[in-house]
Amino acid sequence: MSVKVHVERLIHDALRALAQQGLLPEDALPATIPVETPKRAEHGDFATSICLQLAKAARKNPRELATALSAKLEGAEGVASIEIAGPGFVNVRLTIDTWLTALASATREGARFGRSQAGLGRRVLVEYVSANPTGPMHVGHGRGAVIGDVLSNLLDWAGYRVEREYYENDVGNQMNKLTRSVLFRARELLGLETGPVPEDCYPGAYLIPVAEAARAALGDGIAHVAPEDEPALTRVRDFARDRLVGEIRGDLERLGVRHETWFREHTLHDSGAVSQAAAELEARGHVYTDDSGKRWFRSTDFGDDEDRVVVRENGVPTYFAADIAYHKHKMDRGYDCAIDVWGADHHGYIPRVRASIAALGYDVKRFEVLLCQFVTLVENGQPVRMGKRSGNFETLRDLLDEVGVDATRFGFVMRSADAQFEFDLALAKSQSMENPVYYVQYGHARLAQILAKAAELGHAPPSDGADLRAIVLPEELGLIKKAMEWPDVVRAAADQRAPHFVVFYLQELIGLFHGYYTKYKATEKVVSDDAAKTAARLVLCQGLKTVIGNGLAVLGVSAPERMYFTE
RNA sequence: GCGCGUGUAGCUCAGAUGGAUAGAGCGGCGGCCUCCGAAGCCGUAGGCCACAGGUUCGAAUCCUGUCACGCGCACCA
Repeated sequence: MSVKVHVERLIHDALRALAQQGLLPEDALPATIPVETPKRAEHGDFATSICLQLAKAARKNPRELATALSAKLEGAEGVASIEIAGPGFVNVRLTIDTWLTALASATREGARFGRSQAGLGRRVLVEYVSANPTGPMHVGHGRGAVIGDVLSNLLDWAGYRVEREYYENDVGNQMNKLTRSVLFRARELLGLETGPVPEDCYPGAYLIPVAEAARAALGDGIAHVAPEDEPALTRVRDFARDRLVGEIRGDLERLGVRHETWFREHTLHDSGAVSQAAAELEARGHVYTDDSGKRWFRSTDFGDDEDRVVVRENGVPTYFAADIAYHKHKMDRGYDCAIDVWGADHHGYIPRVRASIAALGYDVKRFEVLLCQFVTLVENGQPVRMGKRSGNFETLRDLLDEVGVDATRFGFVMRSADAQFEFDLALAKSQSMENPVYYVQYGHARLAQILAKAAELGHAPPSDGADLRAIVLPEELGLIKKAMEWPDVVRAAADQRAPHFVVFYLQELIGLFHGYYTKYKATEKVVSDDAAKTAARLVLCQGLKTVIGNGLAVLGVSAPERMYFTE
């Protein structure tokens, strides 16, 4: 249990006791007590404004409530002092021993420190990336991939059972377009085409090697496939799809992103799930047919702006029909929550999907969408276009080549998902502390080197039962308190679907450490002649390294033991 | 036109459930190495939190309206 959660419980219990005494109405107690870590140290280790909030319901003066609450908290486990401040804040200060004990226990937990059971093992499906298999991944996909991946890590840490899924849109016009494009490139390779790429084909040069491979695998005959030769078209289409999906997988692997399941849209068609879902929607009375024979889902009954076509005039289901089936499938698989990570350009699609889930009788609260706004690549303030001659998309691969995995991942989660922001290539490329990812990694390396140096001199952090009371400097206590927030950061970031919390937290924590280090490196070094101080400080360093390392692990960014750069 | 998102320091952005004197990084300016990593640190300047109303003990945060920017408004996926 984190220190903060401990305090939350103390306050909660105290309030319940007050309620039993009749000082407040029982039903006025909120499920979660607002407890914050004050910005100002004078306000204690923790502060709550609960008395201000309960005052009205209790028909009491907030300070009067605060007085009653503080009387209950006085002497509670770990509490050093309580004070009432301002209009009725209650500030809680804990004993130093409480903090030292927490540090010792965190250091023991090591790579598991920060994990909790808060999610109670509830099952969550996170679907992310889901780029169409018609070309390479671009930068926008990369952001969604990293955000989805880090969110999944956070949920896992917070005690949820997480599955990561990729939805392959391997059906529809785009696949036909892809097929046409590959066939065109194949003819081009054989000299049968010399003109520009037709309008109804993808222009990207990345399809030339695909066509070459297709020729090698399927023979030169593919240059002569007739538009109505379905079996041949299917062979080409499947080949191109597999090839492009393979490239996407390769890019994701390089980015450190892995999905447990790759869900293919066509399986929904093959199994009849699409028509089944449409039929069920119809059976429930939410579908009507118009004069031309189109079938419409009356999504307006569930909050959508307009009704949506589910089956076209020619009997072919729309993409949306498949998506209804897909989300129904997710619901039927029994997840407590299904989170879709989408690009912001798809936001208009949310109401209809939500409507379909509601219309099929599921609780819409089980469906969530995390939107990712676009990233603008800039270099020294100037917008960048990364695509080579091949086209105007900016590929993820180019970015990875340019700045590496760590800076790419860190850069994509350092801002809130629903804010557009500028990704500065020059900054991400620079191997300096101006680069936030290096700043954090450098801190980890510095801690590692201190511990290594200590080991060299024969000091190891005491593994158990160490007396940490040699830790007395205010900066050291501040570091402990900050480091002990890590489990709360994980929970908050998971609950709020806000991976960027982790980045900000790590920057703050390591910033405190750099300050501490510089201030005392001449006077109060970690490794000194004082055995008690040395031992205690090594535990502190070990604990900090653990937290930074765990944070970087959640982000999927490497945590180097050393970072010497040549020159 | 309608919907969603955004508007906070010169720049890029944080500010969870409304709370105490609005934060960080970069950039400016001024300082700190007889060093466990100066690739670091400290100090300082810089704000009508887009604008106008409202809600209440209290609003950057919630509500309404206005303006600006981005995205979307398919029988494409």
